Amino acid sequence: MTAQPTARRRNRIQSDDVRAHIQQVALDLFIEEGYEKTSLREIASRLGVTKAALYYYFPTKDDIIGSLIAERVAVVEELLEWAQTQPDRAAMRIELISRYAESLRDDPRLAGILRFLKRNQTLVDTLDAGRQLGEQLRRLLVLLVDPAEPLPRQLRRAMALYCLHADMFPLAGTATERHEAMLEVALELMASADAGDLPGTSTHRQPR
Amino acid sequence: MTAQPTARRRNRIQSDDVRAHIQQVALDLFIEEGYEKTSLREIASRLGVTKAALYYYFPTKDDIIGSLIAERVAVVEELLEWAQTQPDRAAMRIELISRYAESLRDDPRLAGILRFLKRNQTLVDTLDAGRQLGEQLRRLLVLLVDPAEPLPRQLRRAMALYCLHADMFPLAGTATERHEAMLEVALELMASADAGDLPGTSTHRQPR
DNA sequence: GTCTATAGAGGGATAGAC
DNA sequence: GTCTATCCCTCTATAGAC
Repeated sequence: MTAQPTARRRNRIQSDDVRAHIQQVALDLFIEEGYEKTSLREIASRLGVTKAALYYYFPTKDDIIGSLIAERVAVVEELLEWAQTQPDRAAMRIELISRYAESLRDDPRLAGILRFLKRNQTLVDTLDAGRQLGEQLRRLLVLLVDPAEPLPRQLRRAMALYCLHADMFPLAGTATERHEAMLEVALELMASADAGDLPGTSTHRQPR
Repeated sequence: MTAQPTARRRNRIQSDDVRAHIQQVALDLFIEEGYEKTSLREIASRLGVTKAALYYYFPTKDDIIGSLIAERVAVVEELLEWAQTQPDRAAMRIELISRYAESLRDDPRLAGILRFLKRNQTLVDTLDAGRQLGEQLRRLLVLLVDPAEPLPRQLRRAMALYCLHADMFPLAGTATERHEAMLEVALELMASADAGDLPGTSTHRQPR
């Protein structure tokens, strides 16, 4: 599409493209049929090559999915580092939810990865990158949840985070509308966890 | 422990026990290592038999996990049938959440099955019983969610159902306390979806 | 009911030509 | 970079003795 500066640079770009293409096709198949049931032969076949060719780009099958997870790990790491520099914890929590939602919304490739992660957690736990991501989610929860709070409030905060991952059930609306709804409900859950009384148990509100 | 009436009856009871024992050991391994990575040889070894013995109790590997899922399908089916006979839809929704929570709380074996289901959804979709369970969850959502409502309210109701499945993150407290917290947050989400205004956007409440 | 032995298929990964 | 050919392994499932 665009002009290629030099042959050497073009090869590098093509190589990255091929890598990304393999990742995408493999991910689609992993989601459709499951990771173990998808063979390298099948991935290669859909790409129009043989499975031996895949080994030029990825040393093992695990590295194909592992490399995708690692990209997400890098994004979440940035978020965590930002959060740890914030002095006002209450404000940070709210902003953290918003930023996390943003990070989910902005990368169109991410939806597939998240779907895979949710549907193959046992496998993910066997991968280095997967365990890193699990550890990051635990750190996120530690930042959001105060262990001294009553259990229902802790649960509200945890559900706020989970809510942002919730575009996998068949909700109507455009992707943007769904994301707005998810963020709205997540922020409501956080506000409800902050509130002094619980909705439905009293008619007045004391916004802390 | 208890006396066995007759030899014939004892054999029958033992056979059921063995079946249940196989299911339990297999489920534990499936959760620990994943379904595909767990071989029948490994299950048999932990049971102290050879894998050929397992084929006397289950015709295939899929039937081991399938039979566990089928038990859950029967419970949810009862719930759905009850819900469909209720005239007052708003009251039914609240009661449905409570009854669903109850059904999760009452069966101690269920926690493991649910954990497996959540962590292996792609596999579950390839099993007959798994697809039935997926269809039932969709029917549950249809009963809970009104497609004419604004998206955020639909999402709150869906999250109420999901909240009841949420005892997989590391929350403190006893199992009973966690269940109480889950039900409380779920009912709050339903109430919030029913309310005329949204918490945080206004200071008065109009309980519909 | 449980065993031994094995069939039969398919997988990930590698060697080496081109 | 991509191919063909192949190694080596593990798995599910079955046959048939006890």
